[in-house]
Amino acid sequence: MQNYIETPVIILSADEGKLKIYLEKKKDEPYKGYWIIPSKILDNKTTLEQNAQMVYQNMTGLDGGIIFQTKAFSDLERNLQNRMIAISYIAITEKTLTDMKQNTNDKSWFQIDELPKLGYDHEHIINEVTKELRKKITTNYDDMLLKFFPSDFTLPELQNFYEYVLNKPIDRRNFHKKFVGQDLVIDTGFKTSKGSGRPGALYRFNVDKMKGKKI
Amino acid sequence: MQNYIETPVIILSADEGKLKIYLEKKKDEPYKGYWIIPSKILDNKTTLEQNAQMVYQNMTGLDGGIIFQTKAFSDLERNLQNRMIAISYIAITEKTLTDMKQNTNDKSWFQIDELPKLGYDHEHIINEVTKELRKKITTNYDDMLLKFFPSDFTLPELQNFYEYVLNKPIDRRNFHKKFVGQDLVIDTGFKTSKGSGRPGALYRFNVDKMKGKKI
DNA sequence: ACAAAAGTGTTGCTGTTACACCCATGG
DNA sequence: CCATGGGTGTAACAGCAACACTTTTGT
Repeated sequence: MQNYIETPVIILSADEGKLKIYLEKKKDEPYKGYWIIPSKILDNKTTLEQNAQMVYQNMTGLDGGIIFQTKAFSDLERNLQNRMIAISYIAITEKTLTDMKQNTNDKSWFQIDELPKLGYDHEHIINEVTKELRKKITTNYDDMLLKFFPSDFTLPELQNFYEYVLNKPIDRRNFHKKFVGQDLVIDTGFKTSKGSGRPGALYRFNVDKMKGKKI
Repeated sequence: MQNYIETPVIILSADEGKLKIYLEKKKDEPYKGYWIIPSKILDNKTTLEQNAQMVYQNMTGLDGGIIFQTKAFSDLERNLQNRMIAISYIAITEKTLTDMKQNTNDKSWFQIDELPKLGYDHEHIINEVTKELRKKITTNYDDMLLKFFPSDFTLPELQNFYEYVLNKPIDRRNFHKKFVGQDLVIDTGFKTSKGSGRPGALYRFNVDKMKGKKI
């Protein structure tokens, strides 16, 4: 009557307004050489949250990630060796791709719509969890969106992310007016300097004004 | 390294605009005589959803309840005999209190803010899950609101429920205008006949118009 | 000077809020 | 006929959608 439980942690980041996920390459059979969501089996002296934190710590080398519990997966065929229940977590990190340069042979960031070949049912898990994520962002506005954008983002960057979450195009000018006009963001005084065209102002959220807002 | 898993099912209903929960009384030790959320331990040939359905079936005698997975609970002290992980589910039924007359000695409906003495950590679970519920309803998560009000409700009744979910008072007249004016509800032609005062019209949701609406 | 990308203005529509007043029923 | 509770009206305001134009950079 007992079951194995694991806590896969979907590590996400909004980089240039695109949602990215941090995966590891499996070193042994089964699924050797496939990419997988980092995970760890739960023992009976550890809570789910602690277990998820350990996965995050082990993968990124960072303590105290912000993690949220999401869906549980219990299909009988999801692991052929043991009956394995997955209780998945989301961890959000800040623009990790460029800042941490953590891409190595066996750990790498992938754009969420350009996933590599994944082991087990992990592609299914990612799809389900990111579907959940969209819903969560639209409710937990402050709790989640702000974690993706702690500071120093441009409005076009934020807009890209919104368009991904809402899955529809947004008028650039109205978007700008909404956030600046309603004082939802604060100009940091700095500018981006990437590429051609006029540089964008770098903003951070006006946390108080964002409280209770719906995206 | 293995753990017991159970699936408590929080059976809910909006009766007269008040949120109610269906609980059972525990017949044996520990917590004999306390009220508890119906639950069942998972074996390793059953999915979580199937297990939750069985709990619902067993408690109500009805098949095919609408159930949603919510939070998992893993504190070490939540069950003192075995390490027990709870993966909780919400089931929504229609005005069950009056229709099903299912109140007996060991099964009963309770108003969510007038709970009896609960066993284990079940009060904590109910509090956490109903907190989740509010968030889920406000995003129209899988059209949850419509599950609570399949048909033949009055607007004051719906308003009560809204006020509970949003946790703030709403102007009666604006509420009425919003739903009737935007054709979010359809008048069934019937009236209530309870109590004093002018009888209210009975409505059902205009499902198409409600699609994607945020409450 | 030209392309590329960011910032600003105007107008109308839709939905919300804040109010006061009228209608249908039971005692 | 009056208390109780449901239904209707109106006016001001905020936020959103749909538009065209201007400014700042790199080449």
